[in-house]
Amino acid sequence: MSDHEQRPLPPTSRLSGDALPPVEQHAQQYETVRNAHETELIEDYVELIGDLLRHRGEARAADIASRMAVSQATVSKMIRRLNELGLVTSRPYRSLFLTEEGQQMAETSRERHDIVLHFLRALGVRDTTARIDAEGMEHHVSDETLAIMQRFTESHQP
Amino acid sequence: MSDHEQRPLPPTSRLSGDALPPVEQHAQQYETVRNAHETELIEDYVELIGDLLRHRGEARAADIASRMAVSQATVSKMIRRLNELGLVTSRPYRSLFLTEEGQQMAETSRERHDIVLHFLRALGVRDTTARIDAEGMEHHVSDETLAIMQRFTESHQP
DNA sequence: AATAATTGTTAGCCAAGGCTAAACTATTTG
DNA sequence: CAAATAGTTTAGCCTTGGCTAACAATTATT
Repeated sequence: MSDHEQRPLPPTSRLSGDALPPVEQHAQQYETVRNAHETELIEDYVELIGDLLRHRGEARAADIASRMAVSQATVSKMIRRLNELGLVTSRPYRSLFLTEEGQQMAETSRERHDIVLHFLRALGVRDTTARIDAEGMEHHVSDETLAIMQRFTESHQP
Repeated sequence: MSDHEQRPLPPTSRLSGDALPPVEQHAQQYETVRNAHETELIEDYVELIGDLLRHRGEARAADIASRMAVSQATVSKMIRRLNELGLVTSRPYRSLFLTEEGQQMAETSRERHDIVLHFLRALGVRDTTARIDAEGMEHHVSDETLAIMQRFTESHQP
């Protein structure tokens, strides 16, 4: 069974990109992303509920469903979770409300979101794109980067 | 059953943040994020395999497991998926390789990744942080934004 | 007031992405 | 070369976050 099959290239025949980070660091990068994913959806719900309360005065499950493009059953299930987590209070056929903790989370999320959104616009990204990108990016931007984005935005305003 | 319970605030008592986008647009933002999540992991694997091949000459399941901080069983299962998707070729107890399609994906991913990483560094973010943020952000940056980031980085280099 | 429409919940299904434990294969070493 | 070690796979379990369908409650309409 000789081995003249597909074979790996020599270590760096095609140089490009950065070197591989040390294993532990690399692992931590992926771990951070995985952790972010766990809280991401929760935060999106809470943030949206906060926004609806702020702008509309109430937050109904149906609104959430249509704004998230998700079935009402999914929203209903999610609300149960948010309830268990102590983030919202809900009574059937009534608007949702945020608990103290929920409000806190909503506010933090909104701040992050706004910073990223304004930063992207300041960078020159079109509004629609900026909104989409911000929605995806907001959960993956560290406080350090966030601070830098904020400073950048401030110093690039008319 | 009168209703002097917790009640919504009037529409905009506490002004802040941006207005709510129209429903369809809002829905699209969330949908985009959900779609990104589906491909994200796949791309991460493919990208990592590509990096390992490039830098090490081979990509073994064990390396992936330790670099992703995930069990080997998880990697094994994932490899089966990548196989079914026609992205990698694998033979038991041998290094993985990327198919044409896999190579393409790896390259695209790496490019995106690099652009984001270099952009963050150009912005002034510390290397370790930049790496973590880039890992999370890369899948959520549109082509439009990516192009802007690239231009920015270029014009901010010594 | 009766009916229709909207809104919300529940049950039950599915796929993805983790995990551990056990079995098997390959490689290294005594 | 036999035994130990390292690498890989499989089986089976769990949680999340989607879905549809059926039903229940509320609100709106005629």
